Amino acid sequence: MQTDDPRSDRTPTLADVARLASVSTATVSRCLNSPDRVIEDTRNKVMKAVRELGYAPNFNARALAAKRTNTIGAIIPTMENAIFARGLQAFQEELGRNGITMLVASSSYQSDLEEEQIRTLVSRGADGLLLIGYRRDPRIYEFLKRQGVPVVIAWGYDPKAQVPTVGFDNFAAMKSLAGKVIGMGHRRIATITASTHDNDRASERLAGILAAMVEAGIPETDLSIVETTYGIDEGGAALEHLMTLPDRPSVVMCGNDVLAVGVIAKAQELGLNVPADLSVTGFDDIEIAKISSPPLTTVHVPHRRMGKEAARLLINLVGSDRPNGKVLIETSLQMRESLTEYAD
Amino acid sequence: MQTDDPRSDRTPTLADVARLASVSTATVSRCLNSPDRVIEDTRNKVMKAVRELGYAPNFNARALAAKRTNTIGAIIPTMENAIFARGLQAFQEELGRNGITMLVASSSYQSDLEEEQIRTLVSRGADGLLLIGYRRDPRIYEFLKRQGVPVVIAWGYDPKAQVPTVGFDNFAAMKSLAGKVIGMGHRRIATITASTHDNDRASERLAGILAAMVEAGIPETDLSIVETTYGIDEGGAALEHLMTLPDRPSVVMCGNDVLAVGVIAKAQELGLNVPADLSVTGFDDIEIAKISSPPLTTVHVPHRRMGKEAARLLINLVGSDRPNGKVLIETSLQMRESLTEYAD
DNA sequence: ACCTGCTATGCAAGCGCTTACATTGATCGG
DNA sequence: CCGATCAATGTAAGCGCTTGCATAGCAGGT
Repeated sequence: MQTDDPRSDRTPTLADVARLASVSTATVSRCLNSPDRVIEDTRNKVMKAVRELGYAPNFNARALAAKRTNTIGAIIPTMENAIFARGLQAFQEELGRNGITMLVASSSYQSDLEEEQIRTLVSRGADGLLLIGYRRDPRIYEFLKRQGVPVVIAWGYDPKAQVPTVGFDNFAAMKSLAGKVIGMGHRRIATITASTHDNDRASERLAGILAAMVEAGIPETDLSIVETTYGIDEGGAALEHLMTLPDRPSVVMCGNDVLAVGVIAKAQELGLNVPADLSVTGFDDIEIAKISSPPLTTVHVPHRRMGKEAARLLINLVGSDRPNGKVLIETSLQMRESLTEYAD
Repeated sequence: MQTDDPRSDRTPTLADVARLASVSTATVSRCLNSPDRVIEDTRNKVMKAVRELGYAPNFNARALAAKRTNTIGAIIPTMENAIFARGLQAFQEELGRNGITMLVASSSYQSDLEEEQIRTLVSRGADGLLLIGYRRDPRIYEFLKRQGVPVVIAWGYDPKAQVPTVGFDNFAAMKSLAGKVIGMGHRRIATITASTHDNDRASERLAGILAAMVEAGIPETDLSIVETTYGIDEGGAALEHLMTLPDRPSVVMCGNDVLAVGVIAKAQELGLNVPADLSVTGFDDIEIAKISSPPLTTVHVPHRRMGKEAARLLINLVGSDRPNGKVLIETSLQMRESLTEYAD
């Protein structure tokens, strides 16, 4: 024996609300989406029914019918450390101000996983996507173009790339820091970096160091390079390795602040004084850079501004078919005590 | 003039694939969802068509028709610091192993925002939800029950609560640490905590300190309490305030490691030696606790294990209508150099 | 040769919404 | 007082899938 009692355990639908308010489903829908297209009396009646039933619209049905979701997706390499947190927060805030929801996924720095996440987010109906760094299989960009999903790239900047971008020049920033390091007399330089294989930020930062060395007449081969994954402990381990080398570095330039902080901790553990025995630099200027002891010399990246700009660009891109848009974010050197003049 | 060319710019649908493979949409659907229910020849034909068209299923349509999403949602108070990152990562990994996607939202420690996020995730069809802490408007639990969406609470543990939980005893953990602090001779104790209003973890930790004091015969009123928001700088600011007090504390027990690290940095800035002039403790044992200098005495929480157990419980709950399930995670004291005997 | 019991596939009815279009009834100028 | 205009609402056709049920074809037992 079936019952049509709307108070059954089935979760209420638009039709239930419509029935209870004695209007059509179209009217209920309009009440919810464009209230001003419905006269006040009716609206009140409908809203009462909504409350009475505890009705909540089914997002999937809505997305299916309306072909947009007011949702944009963001895929970041990791949530485990703070590198992306602040920028993403700002990104989300700006989206929120525009009534858009953010969906995050993290790819663990694996490009195949990232590709999967992209497909997932697209098939979930994301109206747009935020991705980190521009280097990825061109088929992905084609796929996104086919699907009509706009993308914005952040954290990197390739003037040649044909994709909307809000980022900074990793190469120039690191080159500038390296120039400073060299200017302070350091010659035995080491770097600890993330895998440069499919991480454009890492490889450009590395290239920046090399460029500064070449400019100063130091042979490229003098740079000791350790590739590892981002993480405090990984930074420490990398330093231990460097310290077994015949020609110990006087400075370690790290690919990011997380590694750098790990290096400082490990150096102290090994009885080295930072910066007297070993200078250390980072990249990003996240919170721990300031509170590390000694405080970390690093490249300051205005993450919040970047996140906000990225959101704006993406919002403009959705709907419009403007082909492009590029914002270059300026970075700056943040000199603190972890880097000092080289004293022989 | 319309065209039926499937290579039009419209993104391909199941029907396009079916047409190209000369089968019905039902068969295509089966190929994708239960390949073994379709004979190999047909399957190959279909898969070829899928590739040829670059077909990707529409998640919303699928969710609408199938009434499940293989998605679970997690709402955490913040992504800005590392407190939840590790646990969430483990949670996600375990879900991934079971073919389930995680959706995250962050509530910025605001219960109204959290409520909104809950509704959002539910209306998006999340099959289950992970929430942090148990204290919230009972209407929310009712709503979730009505919608038939199972919930697991993590990071907190209320033996009386009727909700599935995977958490630890914040009260007991902090009481134990406070007992240790008192045992080391400290009497002028201060605490810096998150707002205890609708944060059960914070208020239980605070209660733990008070209980230990009472047990040791120290009047509760001797505890200086500063409420602030979680953040490194906020910790520092809170310490500055404490230091203006007539009776300066000999130890600051912080509600979490982030605050504690901020306190240590600020103390050093103020010319205080930690721990000689001021002892500091944290809570969580996240990465920075270990690399802070001095390293931080704190409560170790096995976040990864908690995340994994939470995922398992949630997976079991989805589908089954088992009413409950509770896992208590054990914490331990992690003694490091930031806490030392009180020397008058 | 016929029936039974499979298995592989097709048919078609929704899932819960949005929205183009149709309908209705009021308002108003002439 | 009539038709044009317009605002408010209703009608119903999808959106792109899944899935219960119907069908067809085939192997094997009798």
